[in-house]
Amino acid sequence: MPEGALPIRRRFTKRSDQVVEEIKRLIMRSNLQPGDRLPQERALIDLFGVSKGTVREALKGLEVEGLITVTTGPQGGARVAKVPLETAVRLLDGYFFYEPLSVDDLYLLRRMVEPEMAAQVAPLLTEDDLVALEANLAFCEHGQPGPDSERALRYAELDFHDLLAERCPNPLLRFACRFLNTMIKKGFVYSQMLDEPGMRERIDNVEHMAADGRVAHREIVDALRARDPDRARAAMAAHMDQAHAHLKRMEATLNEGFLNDTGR
Amino acid sequence: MPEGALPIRRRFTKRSDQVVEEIKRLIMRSNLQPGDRLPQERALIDLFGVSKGTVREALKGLEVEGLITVTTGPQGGARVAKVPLETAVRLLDGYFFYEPLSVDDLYLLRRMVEPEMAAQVAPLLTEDDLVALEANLAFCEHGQPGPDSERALRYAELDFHDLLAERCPNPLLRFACRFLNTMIKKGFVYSQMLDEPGMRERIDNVEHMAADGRVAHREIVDALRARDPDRARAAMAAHMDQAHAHLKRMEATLNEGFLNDTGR
DNA sequence: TCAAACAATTTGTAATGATAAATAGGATAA
DNA sequence: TTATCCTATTTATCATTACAAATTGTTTGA
Repeated sequence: MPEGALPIRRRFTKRSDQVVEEIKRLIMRSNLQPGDRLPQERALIDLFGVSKGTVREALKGLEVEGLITVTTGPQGGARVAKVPLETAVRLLDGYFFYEPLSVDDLYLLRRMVEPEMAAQVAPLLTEDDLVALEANLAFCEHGQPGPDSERALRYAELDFHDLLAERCPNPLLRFACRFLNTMIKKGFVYSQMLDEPGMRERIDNVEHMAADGRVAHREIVDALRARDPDRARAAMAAHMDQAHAHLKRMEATLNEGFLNDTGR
Repeated sequence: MPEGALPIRRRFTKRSDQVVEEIKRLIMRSNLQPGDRLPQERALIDLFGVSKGTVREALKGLEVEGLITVTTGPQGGARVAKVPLETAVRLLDGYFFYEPLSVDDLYLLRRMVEPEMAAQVAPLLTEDDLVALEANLAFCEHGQPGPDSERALRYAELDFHDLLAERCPNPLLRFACRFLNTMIKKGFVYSQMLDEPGMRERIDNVEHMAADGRVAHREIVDALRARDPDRARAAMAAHMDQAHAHLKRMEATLNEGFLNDTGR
């Protein structure tokens, strides 16, 4: 058995980490639900017999993980929370900081999950959902490429996909789609592609991609309105292939500056 | 009285969170690489003009995110770290605590990523890799279902997939595979399926699944040894469909007790 | 030479207390 | 009635000091 090769470091556990584990156990034992209060700071100090600073470090750790929220004021204190998707995305984001992703890397996954997601939501969308999609489409179609609205349009195009993913019944698929959307969005944020005037060719590329995207989104909405999963899947697959080809041609440096997002 | 609604407060930013952002910026500005030292505690206190507790909270947050490690002693202190995959998995795990995953949910994704992963690694595996796979296979084939070795066998079967994923050149695909493997593994850990004697039928199911798994793994290794991506993809796809069917029949409660993993 | 003891460095924990800030809910005034 | 202010509660931050614990490097001793 490959037993050795264990890092000898960290053979002791910090007090604050022990407290973190204790609190997690407490949450499980008491079967606390999101919104339920934890004992207050003072009580935790007495309960675990540790100092104020240690408790605060532990709470900070849990807060960063998204497992609790801490508020001031009456009825304040630490509460169990359902980890927000944004937090999960941010945490996962850190993992890919020193593990840069290419357009190919991202779209290999996106090509898998988005068509399936589209097919799954097709029978589930409400009229309100479809209206929201139409509104998004209208915004993308009539938006003028102005000074700073270029970025807003790129964002809106990805919001289209977020709107769909939001309705996906499979939590894993939903998360995967939204995470990938975020990563692509960040690619646009930190790429200089949209900022500097750049070459004529590059602008044409963006314009071309946007035009194709609008047509594709239209076809997807049509398929969804027809409640046709297979058609939606096919339309989304074609859209992904096209977007992949466009982005690959530009190959913006997609993985930079994750550290700037202030999270929540 | 926001009933059930999560507190959306936090319209102010805490000092410790500001310090977290400052340190992240510092890492970027200075272009620090994994292993590089951050200023020590005392220096950070002076640099940002905050108290010791606040700095320690900030460092704790970064530590939980996996972005730094902190050690005592000379040459100790905070160092930039590459987020370990295990940490990323653990953090993402928390997100799915109140968002339980079914066998169907997991295998929808697994069915997508594993075959593609197998195809990608087919041309890349070294002889050592293949030897490791053979060893794993031998362990699974000759292992006797003993008192506690039942779980060990289940683990080993998933290790087979981890061995492959480890060689995947696409970081995103690699992470997805390993995350899913971990989630499945946790399903076994906390399910009572393997602990209690249970019904004869249930044991037969497990035995049947294991037998099918061994055959499937053998076919996959053969395809990999032949350096045949398409054959590997097909073999893995068949394996996934079969495993899915088996597990669905058992439908162990897969999402419980995530809080028990002590992380690192 | 080699191992054990020691010293220096740096974070970890503790204890205590004071002030600031945010919130909910009640009291007050227009 | 409505808007505003007040106040109690509770966390957030700050400050300071002391000692404990882990690690590394050095010195000593056999």
